[in-house]
Amino acid sequence: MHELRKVPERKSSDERRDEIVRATLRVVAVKGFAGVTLREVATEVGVVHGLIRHYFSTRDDLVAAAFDFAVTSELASDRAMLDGLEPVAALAGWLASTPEDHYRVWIDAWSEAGRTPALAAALDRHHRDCERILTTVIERVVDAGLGSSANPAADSRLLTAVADGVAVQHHGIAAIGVAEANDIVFGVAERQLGLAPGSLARANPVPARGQWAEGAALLAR
Amino acid sequence: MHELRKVPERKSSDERRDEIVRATLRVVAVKGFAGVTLREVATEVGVVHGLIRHYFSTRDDLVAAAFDFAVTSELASDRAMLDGLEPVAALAGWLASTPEDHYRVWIDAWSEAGRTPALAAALDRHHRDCERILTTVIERVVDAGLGSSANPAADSRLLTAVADGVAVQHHGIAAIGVAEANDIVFGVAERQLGLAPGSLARANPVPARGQWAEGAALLAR
DNA sequence: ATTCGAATTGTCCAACTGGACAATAACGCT
DNA sequence: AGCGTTATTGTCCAGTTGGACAATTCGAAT
Repeated sequence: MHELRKVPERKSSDERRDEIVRATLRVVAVKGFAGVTLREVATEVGVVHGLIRHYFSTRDDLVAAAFDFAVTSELASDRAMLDGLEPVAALAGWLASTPEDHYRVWIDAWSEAGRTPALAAALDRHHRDCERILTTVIERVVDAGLGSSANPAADSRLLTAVADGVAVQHHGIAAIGVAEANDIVFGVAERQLGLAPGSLARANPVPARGQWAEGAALLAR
Repeated sequence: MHELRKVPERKSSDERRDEIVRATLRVVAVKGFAGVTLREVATEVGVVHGLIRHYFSTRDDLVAAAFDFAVTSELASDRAMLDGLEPVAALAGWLASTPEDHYRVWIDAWSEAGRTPALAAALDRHHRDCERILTTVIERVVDAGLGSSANPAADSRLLTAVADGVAVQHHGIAAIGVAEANDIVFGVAERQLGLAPGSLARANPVPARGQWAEGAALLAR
């Protein structure tokens, strides 16, 4: 019965762990955090569900690790992008960077955080990361004399809220398109930081809609 | 064995249906839409899970009906409140009205909408309702000569986004308190509509934090 | 070559799920 | 009083879930 064996494709611990986390994110993208199942993740990886438990002692551990990985890698690539841009372009790039798959994860996390303490902790941490990044970008704009802010941290918090709310209208509900979404966020930012109307749209390094599709696919893969 | 019978507490169809929907909302508040179980709802009501199926042919029907009921009754009571207020007070009241239990339902709905078409439809419908209500409130402020708006519908969309984003920071993540949440939303609205700074906070008919606890409890009951 | 630890499998389990359904009990109508 | 409707119950089912665990199989160090 067991004469014909399937080769086990044995991999190193780190490789396999990574593979599992990425597979989990693919499941999350379709079914949400609450819909993550050990068996489905295992099938996605091509292993038995018992193996998942070898790497993550608990289902919640797996879910939290997946969210952490998604945001950590997202923010790392964002930071790299911002470093190579002029202050105003960086501001526009940050405020406009809202690829679909990424934001679905965030919206799901907001929803699940109330029931999963580990997720809530990671969410809190990464949210503050986002606010700090935007604060730095604002300070760069101010330091370059291109805009003004009485309180960069407060303005960062404000603009983060606007960006999140707009993302909900764009991704969660299909109430607005990407162009309108950018219009709103850019408009508030320009008024708040004393930038010329339209300057952010002109400086936006992500002009064409759909350009981020590759980035999203990269994360999903 | 069946000698001692429990009285079945028979109720009219409408009463029972209502009871089930409210019980479902209580479950949603704790476990989210994805966590709604026929058996748990039945236990909450005090009946057998087969009875739920007598009223709702499918689990998804039940969930969609629950969301629809929650938002419909919420908006009805909000409309009633707004009608009794001065324009600026109505604006402040609408922008500040973010009781916890209500927003948890919204955040959950944003997350679930991608997987439940019925929810997505209801969400879209009620979102537009919210925008229309705020548009009307803005027009009242403008008509009374207390503020200005070049495009009330666009401003409504903008302020709705801000309110949602702030609600996420307040309820989803515990990043800010209710005072700070109101500060942000009021600030943007005052700047956007040309109101004097602080005028919305002064006009806010919901001054004390926690005042809405009763309202939330009313909905949950 | 042998040993040892880790990766991987297959199988088991108790709990829970949504749904189907026949049986019962109360109600309203005539 | 009789009757039909319907609210309500209890029970069944097949499927899925997270977790536990012993049994293998490989790789690397000795």
